[in-house]
Amino acid sequence: MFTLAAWNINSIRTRLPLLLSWLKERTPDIVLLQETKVIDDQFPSEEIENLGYNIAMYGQKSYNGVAILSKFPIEDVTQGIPGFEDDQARYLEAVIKGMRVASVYVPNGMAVGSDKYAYKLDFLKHLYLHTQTLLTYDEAFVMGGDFNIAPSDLDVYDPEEWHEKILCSTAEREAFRSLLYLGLTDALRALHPNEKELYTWWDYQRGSWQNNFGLRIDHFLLSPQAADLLKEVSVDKQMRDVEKASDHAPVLCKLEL
DNA sequence: ATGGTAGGTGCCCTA
Repeated sequence: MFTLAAWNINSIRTRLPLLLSWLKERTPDIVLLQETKVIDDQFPSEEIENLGYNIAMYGQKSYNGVAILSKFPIEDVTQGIPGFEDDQARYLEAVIKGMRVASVYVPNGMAVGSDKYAYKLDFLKHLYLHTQTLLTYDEAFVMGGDFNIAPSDLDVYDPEEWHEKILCSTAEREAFRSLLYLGLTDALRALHPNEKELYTWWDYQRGSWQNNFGLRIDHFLLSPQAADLLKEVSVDKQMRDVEKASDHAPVLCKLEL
């Protein structure tokens, strides 16, 4: 069994002790991180390498930043979505054990109709175009991370409150669905089709964790060749319950490799 | 209608 994880860690420097203990406990083979919030020179590589991981990173100052940790050699690293001019570090792709993996941090979008919302939709359009190209390779491909989209009302604790709000608007959901229509499988939903309260993010505000005010916005999307290998997928909710938790819980995805 | 919390930065921005 081969375990992948996707986790918006919300600052890898603040969360480093938690990350290290979690890596020791869960021993994932590959970890796709988002919101590392650190430039590459200041990435805490040594502590992570000491646990047997190789690292690919694409960071920037203060915001965003993505990384891939892997127990196996990392090849063919691509920073940014090919063909998309972007000054924000939100996409990192590599090949590990013959499987293509990507760590994705889709823009939040702030509010429907804002400039940031337009940027989010533009990012998603280019993610779509690039995914279309990748799928012509007919290989196992896994894209995981923080998509900042709750695909359906089942993924939202209070659909009425969130109706047409950011993370839930029709245009965002359509963009997400277009990715699936290309042939990708939403791993969590595929194995838990009707499960309620299957959330990955709880706001720091309003006691959202304590009240279970959650949304499912972190996803694993699998190419057909990867979906054929899918065995288990779960949300590591324990990590949202600890001291100094990220506002996102990791998603764990097990493949028969 | 507003504010609540968290992280990084530098006298606010992003989420």
